[in-house]
Amino acid sequence: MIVSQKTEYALRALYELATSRRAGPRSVADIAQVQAIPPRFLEAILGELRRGGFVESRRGARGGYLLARRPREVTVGEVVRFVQGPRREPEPDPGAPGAALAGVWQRVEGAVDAIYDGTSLADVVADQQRRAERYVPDYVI
Amino acid sequence: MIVSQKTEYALRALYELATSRRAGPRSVADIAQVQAIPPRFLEAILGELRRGGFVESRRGARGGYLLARRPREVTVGEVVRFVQGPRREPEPDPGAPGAALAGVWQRVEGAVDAIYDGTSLADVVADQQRRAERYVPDYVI
DNA sequence: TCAATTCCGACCGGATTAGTAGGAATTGAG
DNA sequence: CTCAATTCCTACTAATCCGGTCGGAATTGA
Repeated sequence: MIVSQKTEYALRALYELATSRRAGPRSVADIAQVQAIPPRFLEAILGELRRGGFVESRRGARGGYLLARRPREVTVGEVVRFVQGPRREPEPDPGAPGAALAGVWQRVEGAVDAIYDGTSLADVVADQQRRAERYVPDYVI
Repeated sequence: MIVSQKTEYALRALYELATSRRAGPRSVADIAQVQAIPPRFLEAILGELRRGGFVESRRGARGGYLLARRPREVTVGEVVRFVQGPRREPEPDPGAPGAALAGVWQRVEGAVDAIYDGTSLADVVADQQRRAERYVPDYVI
C-alpha cells in the first residue's frame, strides 16, 4: 500500500464530503456505508481530521461532518502528512554509512510530494467524474 | 522510512560491494562494520541477495561476497522489489469505493518507479563520489 | 424527553519488521 | 592435515505498528 489504510480512509471520507458539499452534515454511519469503511474506525479518523482542521462537526441528532475548507484548497499531501505524520529520517551527513543513498530517497520524496501537493480534493472529484462518465457513457448521455 | 530497514541495508551492502569491485570477496563482518549493519542480520540479507542473483559467495576462509552483476546493470528498483516483494493492491473497478483515488496512487507509483528503475548501483556510487569530493575538496585535491 | 449523533480515551490482536541463536558445511592458509 | 575463518541453514524471539474495537459520556434537534 502506498499510504496506510487509515490515510486511504481519511481521503475517501474527505472525498465523500467534497462531493456533497453544502448539503448539510453527513453522519459517520452514512459515510462509512457509502465508502465501505468500518464505522467506528471512521469515527476515530474523522475525530482526528476535525482536530486537524480539515472537517467541522455538528453534534447531536442530525449532526455529522462537513468539509471545513474548500476542496480546491485541500491537497492530498496535507492529508497524508497529517494522518501518517511526517516521514522523518534525518539525513545522514556525507561520509556516514547510508549517505550514498540519501540522494535517491530525496528524489523519490520530491517526486511523490510533487504529485501529492499538486492534487487537491477538487482534482480527485473531477477525476472521478471523468472516470465514471467514461465507464457508463450511455447511462449519462 | 521510504523503504524498509532491511532494504536499506541490502542496498548499502550492494553499494559497498560495488565500490570494491574486483578486489576479492568482502566478508559479512567487514561490510557490517563499514556500513553499520547488525552482522547476523546482514548475513541473512546477503543470503537472500545471493538467492536472488545479485551477489555471489565464496565459502570458507578468505571467503565473502561479490557483486554478481555489473553495477551499471543493477537498479535500485530491482533490489527494492526483490527485498520487499511486489507492492500489490488490485485496482478497484470504477464505481467501487476508493476508485476516485486510484489515479493518484497510480501516478505516484509511476513516478517512484521511474526513479528507482532509472537509478543503478553505478549511479549511486558516482553520486556518492561527487558528494564526498564536494564535502572535503581540499583533502582530495 | 429521547433518539441520533459526536466525542473521548483506552484497549487489543494480528501482522510485519528487525534482529538473534546455534550449529553444520566449506575452504584457504600454514 | 589441521585449524581458523567464513558462508549457510533453520528456527526462533522481540518489538513495533496497524487496523480496528469498546463503553460510555456529552450534545442536540425534533
